Formats: sequence, C-alpha cells, structure tokens
Amino acid sequence: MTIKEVARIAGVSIATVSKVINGCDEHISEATRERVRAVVAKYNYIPNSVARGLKTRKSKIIGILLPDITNPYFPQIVRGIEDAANLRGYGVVFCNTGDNPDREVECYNFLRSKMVDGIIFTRSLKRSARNRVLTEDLPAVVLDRVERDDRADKACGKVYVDVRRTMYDATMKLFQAGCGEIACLSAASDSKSDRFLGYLRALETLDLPYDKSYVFLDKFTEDTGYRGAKAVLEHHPETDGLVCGNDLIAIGALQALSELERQVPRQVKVIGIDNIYFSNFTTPPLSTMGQPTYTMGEAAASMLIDHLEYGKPLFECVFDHEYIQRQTV
Amino acid sequence: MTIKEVARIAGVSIATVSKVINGCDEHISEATRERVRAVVAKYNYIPNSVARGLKTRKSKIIGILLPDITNPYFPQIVRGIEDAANLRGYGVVFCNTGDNPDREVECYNFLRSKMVDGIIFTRSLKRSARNRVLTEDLPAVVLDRVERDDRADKACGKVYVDVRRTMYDATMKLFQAGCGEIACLSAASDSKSDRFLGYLRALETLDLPYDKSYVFLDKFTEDTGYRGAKAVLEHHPETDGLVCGNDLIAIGALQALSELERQVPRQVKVIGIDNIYFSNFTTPPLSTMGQPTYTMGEAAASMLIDHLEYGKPLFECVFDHEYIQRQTV
DNA sequence: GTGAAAGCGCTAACAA
DNA sequence: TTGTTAGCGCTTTCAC
Repeated sequence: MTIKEVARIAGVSIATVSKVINGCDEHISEATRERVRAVVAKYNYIPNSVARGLKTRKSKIIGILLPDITNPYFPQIVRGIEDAANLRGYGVVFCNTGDNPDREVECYNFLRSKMVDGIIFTRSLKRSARNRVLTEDLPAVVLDRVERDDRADKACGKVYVDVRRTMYDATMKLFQAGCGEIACLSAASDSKSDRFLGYLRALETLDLPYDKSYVFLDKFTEDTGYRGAKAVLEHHPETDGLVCGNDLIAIGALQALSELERQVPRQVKVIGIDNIYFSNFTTPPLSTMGQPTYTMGEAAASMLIDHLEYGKPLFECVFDHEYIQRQTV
Repeated sequence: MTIKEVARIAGVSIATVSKVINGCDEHISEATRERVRAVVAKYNYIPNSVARGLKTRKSKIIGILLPDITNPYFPQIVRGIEDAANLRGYGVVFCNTGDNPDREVECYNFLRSKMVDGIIFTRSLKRSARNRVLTEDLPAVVLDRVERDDRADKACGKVYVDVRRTMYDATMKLFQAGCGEIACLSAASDSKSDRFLGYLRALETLDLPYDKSYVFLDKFTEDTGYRGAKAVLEHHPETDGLVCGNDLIAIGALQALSELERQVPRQVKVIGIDNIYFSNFTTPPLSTMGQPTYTMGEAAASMLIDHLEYGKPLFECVFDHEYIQRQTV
C-alpha cells in the first residue's frame, strides 16, 4: 500500500493524503480528511519512512554504537535510550563494534548510510577511531568512557559518571568499614586508568602506603577478578579489602575468595562498580557503586533529541554513582 | 557527498559512478574506474542506502522483535544474529516489545516502514499479536517460543529448542543423580506450559507420583524461584530436587536455599535451563541445560538471508539443549 | 480546499 | 564504453 493507492481509493491527490497523514490539514475540509482517514485505517496504510526520510533529510532514527550488547553493562543503557527515543517518536538502531576500532568506523559508516539523525557512542576500550567518529558533522553524544579531549570538544554531548571519583569513594567506603589493607583489581586500559587513579588518591587522602603488589590490572572480566584476587592474596594474606573496577571483576574475586575459604565480608570485604543486574545474586550479594545506567541512556537520548528537534545545545551530563549496600562490605 | 558530486568531480555521469560502486563495471574502462574510485576514496563517499533501498526495494536490513534486551537470555541471540547478518552484508535493527502485544504490532509497523527485508521474531509471553505479525508477506523466522499453530504455517521459519524435552531431560537428570522428591518451579504461561508438561511426563516415565504442591508456576524471574523454593520447601522439607524453568528461577531458588541453610547439592540439587552468562557465577555454579543461543541467532539469520538472497525455503530448525554440569547437581 | 510538479539519492533499462 | 532517463514513495511549494 502506497500513498498513491490511498489517494486513488479516496479519490483525492497524493498531496492531500500526505497532508492529512502528517496532520498538516488545517486547510482540508472535514469531509476529505475523514475520507482519507477511513482509507488509511481500512487498508492499514503505513507511510514508508524510507521515502519520507529521503525527502525530508531526516530519518527519526538514532544510531547506537557500543562495544558488545553481551556485556551486562549495556542492556540497561540501551533500554533507557530506546524507551526515551520511542516516547518521542524516534527509533533506534544499534551496532556492536566488538571493541574493535575498525568495526567502529564500519558501523559508523553503516549508520550514516542509513541516514540516522544522530548517534550515541560508547567507544571501544582499544585505541579508538574516535576522531573519525566524532569529528564529522553528525550530532553525537558520547556515553561513558569519555576521554580527556572529548571534554574540550564542544561538538558532542557527554553522559557519564566520574569513575575516578567513584573508585575513590569505593576505596573510602572500604576504609570506613574497617579495612586497612586494600587491594585494587581493575582493567589496565580504562581511559587513562581513571579508576586506578581514584584508588591512588584515596590512599593518599587516607595516608595509606601505596604498594603496587596490591594492584592487579588487566581486563574488565571475572577472570581478571579471579586471578587478581588469588595473586594479591597469595602475596598478602592479610589483605582485607578489594576495590574492584567493575562488578564482573568483583564477581571473579568473590569466586576466588570462596575457593580460598576467606569469609566475605568478615575477613575480606569486596566492593564493585556498576550494579549490574546480577550483582544482586552473587553469594553474598555484592555491595557496589551503582551507575544509573537506564537513566543515563534516557538522558543521552533526550539530550540528542532535544538537540535535533529544537536545536538545544549538546552538553555534559555527569551522573553520580550511588552506593548500594548489600552484603560484601 | 552524493553520487552526483562524485560524478561531477570525476567528470563522468552518475550512472557510471553507480556502476563502479556496485561492481557492475565489466564494461567500464580501467581508467574511468580508477578515476571514480579515487574520488570515492578521497572524499570518503558512502552511498546513501536509504535512497538505494527506495529504488531497489530492499534495505539489506533485518528487523528483530524481542521482548526485552535486558533479559539475559537475549543478548547472546542478538549477537549471533548480528554477526551472521553482518558477515553477509546485512544490518540489523531491533525493537523491544516489552512483552506487550500492542507494542509488538507497533514495532512491527515501525520495521515495515523502514522496509526491513525480513524479521526475526520472539513473541511476547502475553497473548500475542502473532497473527498480525506473521500473517503478512514479510519473510519471518520465529525464534524460540514457537507455538503449536506456527508449526503448521509454512510461511515462516522456526528456530527453537524443544523445551518440553529439555525439561523432561532435566527432571531425569535429577532423578539419576539420586533425587526422589522433585519439585518444579517455572512460569505459568510458557507456550502451553510446555516445560511443566515435560516435568509431568518425566514423572510418569519414572513412575513417580504427581503432587501439585510440588509445583510452583509464576514468571520467569528470580522472584518466582525464590518464592517457589520457599513455598515448596515449607510444605515438603524432604524435597531434594528442584527443576527450574530457566536459570533466573534457579538463581532465585539458590538464594532461598541458602537462606534456608540447605546445602546444595548435598541436600537439594538444582537444575536450570538456558545457561545464561551468570549461571557460571552463582554459588555454587549452576548446573543447567544450555541452549545454544548464539548459534540459534546465527541460524535464524542465515536461514532468513538464504531465503532472501536465493529464495531457499524457510524451515524448522530444532536445536538440542546441552547439559552443562556444574556444581548444583 | 485541493492538486500538479519538482526533487530527495540512487539504480537499471536503454540509447548512443 | 558511457550517458540519458524514468521512477522508487514521499513532502512541499505554489498555482488554481
């Protein structure tokens, strides 16, 4: 069913049909309007948004570029984006970049060729094609993993939580809970190792000595947590606190601790970051610094759409983490 | 950058440019071809696939309709679909229907209006608008949650694992591991309660009596597992096996068991279905009937694309579950 | 109030 | 070997 057929059946011109389906029908007589509406309803006509997009130069689609939907950090964000977008009449298409900078630009090109109106971008952890992706004229908001130079870049929005500060607060939490020998398990490559720096700064504030054998940096995976916890505990059996760069790492650490027969939280306290869905269900349930992922997704989408629709400027939107007390601290 | 500009800069007609970017350039001289390629590369020209789609009547996009990407069962499937699709030059756009039949048809209309070439559909658990979605001419493959009548419908493909059989096997597993008082925790509304029927049939085979107070059916959530385990154990403290309709339920059950201070697997054995990512990380790690989710996604995408590209018929593709022995059985 | 016509960027006959 | 042209379904002036 096309606009042409609707027009023919309703006995009007396609221009008229176009006007009524788009609500630009002030100058259409009630009778005609009704006639068109009836045909549209009867045949369940749905305007072809590809054709419309070609004509209007906007697709009402926003593109999402993210490393891997399989990573439990992302689904909530995507839902937040999608829900907010749908509410405002936008659709969403997303691409997994697989944490691969080359795929990142491929995906970007794909989205461009689909004429998305803007993108929401979470870069890969590997050296990224950021410049290729963010340099262009397509409105973009960077979500999480914001980099130092992005912040200078007035051309794109940013939505994130300050992870260095989160890590700082997490370390403080452990100290306040009585830990004196706090180890840090995180990824080697988070943007400029922000998290690790948060840990360091907390140590300074606390006047605790820094010893690199208390630190294990590799990836944002359970495996890192597992190996890290084992390694640290082997050198330092007296370790009584583990700040983990994310919940995945914390989960791995919990597993190692259980094998090592350390009581959590009595002997060792553990804190994660992210509050992923499953941090509720570890044993014991994980205490963590929650990121408001769903809300961040919503915020990114709203910012982008406000920009697209009303020309509101893109801006920087920093969320606070929220401490979720469960049973590992 | 449009094809027109490329043509102007290269000093050829747009038809020529079109031919070379589409590889239909047997009849183009090497010199011209090179000239065009150079311009394309220099200006990083990317063909507008919206315009192309409008013309060719195909978008090289496949649509995915699923209940909720936030449900840990889906991300793997989506990845499987996306990877297989990308490999063959297709993109993917997905919509969360939120398990809401109305949204289901909205999403369907959205995808149609985007001219997707076909869809992969996982229906909502609520009474679904299946007919509206599967009746139309758009090629479709139903993934998981296949219903009895779908199977008669020659017009769509099906990819699933036989959950009744899975549940049957899971129950048998528990019996073989020494359980005699096996309870069933599942969702009330899985398509025709297939899982529950699998449990029943296993009981029959085993000549075990059926007692409905050993059964708790509600939703596919941890909460159901938690409440179910508590309810069953209260009536029947001697329960020594829990077959769970999915891993989420099993995880909730594990939590209840831990609160009840039942030793798993010594006193009570637990088995789940799905092998979601986190079933690895429960305490103890969950034994479960794995569904090859990633592979199922790939299979659905391949089937659909084979149909689209070569007219191969859509078919029914039944996968086997695979028992993953961990530490709860 | 309504419709004719141009054109969005591209492909595919067909003509030259 | 290359270019001209019609048209995909739609929106949007502008004329009637």
